[in-house]
Amino acid sequence: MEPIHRQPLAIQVASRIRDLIATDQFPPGTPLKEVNLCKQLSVSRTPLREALKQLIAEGLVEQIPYRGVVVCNPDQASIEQMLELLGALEGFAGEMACLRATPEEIDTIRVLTQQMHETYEKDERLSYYKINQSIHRSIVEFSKNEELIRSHERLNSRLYRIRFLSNRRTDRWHTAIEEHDAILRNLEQREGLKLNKLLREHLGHTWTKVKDLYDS
Amino acid sequence: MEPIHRQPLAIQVASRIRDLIATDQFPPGTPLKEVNLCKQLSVSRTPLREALKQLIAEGLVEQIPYRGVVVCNPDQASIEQMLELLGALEGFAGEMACLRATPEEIDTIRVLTQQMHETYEKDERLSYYKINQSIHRSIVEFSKNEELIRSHERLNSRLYRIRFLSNRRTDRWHTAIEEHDAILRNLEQREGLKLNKLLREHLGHTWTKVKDLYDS
DNA sequence: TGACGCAACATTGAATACAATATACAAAAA
DNA sequence: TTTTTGTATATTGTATTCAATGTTGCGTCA
Repeated sequence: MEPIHRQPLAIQVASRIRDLIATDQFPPGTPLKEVNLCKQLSVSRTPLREALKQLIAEGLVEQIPYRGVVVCNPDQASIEQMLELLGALEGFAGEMACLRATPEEIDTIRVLTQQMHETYEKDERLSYYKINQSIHRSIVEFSKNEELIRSHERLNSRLYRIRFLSNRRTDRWHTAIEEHDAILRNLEQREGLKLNKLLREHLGHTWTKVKDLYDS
Repeated sequence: MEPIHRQPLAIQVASRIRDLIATDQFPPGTPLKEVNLCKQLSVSRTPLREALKQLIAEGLVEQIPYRGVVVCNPDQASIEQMLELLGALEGFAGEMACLRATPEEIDTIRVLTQQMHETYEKDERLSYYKINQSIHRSIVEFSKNEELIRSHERLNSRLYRIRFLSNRRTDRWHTAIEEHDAILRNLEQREGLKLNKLLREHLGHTWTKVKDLYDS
């Protein structure tokens, strides 16, 4: 029977704050003052502090001794490096997925890619963004490497906000769609090396979008 | 001027425990009881608990609610996956290093590889192990991607103990040395793709060593 | 007027106290 | 004898308190 799993407060608090940062309710630079947050979340300082320690370890926030914790505001160079690493992770995941994904799993990618086309036609940006995320997450999942999945998840969550912002630019939508078609094709044909390269380039293009966003 | 950076107790405690785990003084399965550790480290429970939260986030220990924290004992499958990911990270790092490493940096790899030969001749296993680690760490460093360096560092520290144990088998020493020569050669000639492949295979061989260790 | 020093305040760091939960063991009932 | 159940104990989870440190602003003195 499915066990009931309780989560310590610290864990719950951590994921709540994570969401608040991802959704830009705590934009970069926001100081996370302990007493304030305690009141807002109705917990005492101890579990809150433990939660913050986790977020620090994840690189989502940074701590300056005796001066508190603030939401990280990664500079262009950091973002570029994070995206570069994300590309490497996804590329490798794709390569492994070519070896390990079941036909059924590849089907789900096919369906998602189709849905992506539809949201593109209808100009539904939010849906597009979410489906895009799903596809990438699924590919990583199909690598069947838990460690890789976790690493990707952590890094991706740190980039969630950035990628969301860059999604507002529509000038690269079309090519992105084409790239996704190519990704699907290579996955279907189990062309691991090509898929690896494709995914890395795909993320590289994301960086150019983000860069434009910063420069403008 | 270089700022003086103080470290909160929790940080210090975390790295101490990390060392204790890496050096096998806290072997897998060891329950980390809070009050015991408090006495041994002469700190109170609060900073200790914050430290443990970090280690949990790093995947070095695991927590079961109301039942404490124990040192992780990864099974064969997990180790294989971790090594696979480590190979991907190092491979990618090598590829980037081919683009970004300065000639002086490549020189340091050359020196280290030479030293590795010497320790091999003299049968100095511990030195061999440490130099091997240095080489791999350096290559990752020369990728000039901070995020990649951190990810590698975290994952590598979790595998430190395992790799140390597998180092006791000498039957693959010679081929490992040859592989390192090849790694150096390809780095010198900036053959990114080949180096990537080499490093991944190199780590793959580590896995076969570890596997033998477990099976025997 | 400007710089320095001191003091009050705000905020984090650490320790302790209290509550909730799990485990182990013993006693009682089937 | 075996199973169950209650209780004692150990351990973690949470809240609160106290200490250390950084910051701000005002007042004084050159």
